[in-house]
Amino acid sequence: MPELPEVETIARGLDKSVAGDVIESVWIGSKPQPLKSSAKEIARVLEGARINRVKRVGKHIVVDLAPSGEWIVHLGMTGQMLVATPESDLAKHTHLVAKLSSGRELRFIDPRRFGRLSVHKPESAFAAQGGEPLEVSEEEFIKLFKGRKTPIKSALLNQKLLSGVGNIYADESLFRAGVRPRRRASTVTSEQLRKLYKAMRVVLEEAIKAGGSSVSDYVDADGEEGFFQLQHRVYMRTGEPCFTCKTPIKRVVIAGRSSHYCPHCQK
DNA sequence: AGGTTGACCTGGACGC
DNA sequence: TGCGTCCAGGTCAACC
Repeated sequence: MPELPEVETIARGLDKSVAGDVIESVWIGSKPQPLKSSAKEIARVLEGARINRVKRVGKHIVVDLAPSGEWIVHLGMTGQMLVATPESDLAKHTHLVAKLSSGRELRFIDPRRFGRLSVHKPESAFAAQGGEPLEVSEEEFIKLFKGRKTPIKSALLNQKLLSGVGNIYADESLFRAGVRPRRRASTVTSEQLRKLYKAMRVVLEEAIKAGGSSVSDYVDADGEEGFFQLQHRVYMRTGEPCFTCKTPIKRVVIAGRSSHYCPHCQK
């Protein structure tokens, strides 16, 4: 599922291949749409616009348009943004196709329809979002969890605190920091939080290097899979031996999300 | 007000 | 084979 490293990989790929291109026309599917803005509004903003740049904010892909405007894509769980040739088959669950002046197409595909598309004025979209996990300082990071009764895992997933960490990278960061996911955030010592801060940065950076984790439907803008799933130490390894101590990995549900941890290595 | 839960979705895995 | 059931999880509304 697309979290920060996957979205970063896709945004970089899109920026490389479509920056400078112009959207000539837009087709939007007729089924109940994963849209936040109306189809009309999206088409109005996209058609005729030049793509300045594609970047990532939290788990969102932001397409900077000229003369003005932003097209924001959230991939949900199963969303894909693909650059394709017009003759390649249209995948089932394709919700939007943008024809580019270079002759290629930018396609948004999302089987589960948890994704969301919207258009905004420049720089207006992300007021309520938390900080970027790879940009906040250690002090800011530690402050986020002060006095919170919620499990540390839930706090990591809260996009208003930090935007970009999802279920995979929360579990992997907590394992590397040696902290159990159910620990209340306020009871995690500052020493452990410092460890968690470093672990989160290492995990996210390694995952970006590996092109993300391909579980479920994730592929990058060119349709290529990532490799970080091969480096997961706890995520989806329920019952398998911990790589460090051989204790079977446990799965528990926290805030409705499955959470994986080693009962021996994580306290 | 902060924390928690369920609904939204489809496809794939599994049991009988 | 086919049917039913469960599970995956990001986000948001509704609830406590």
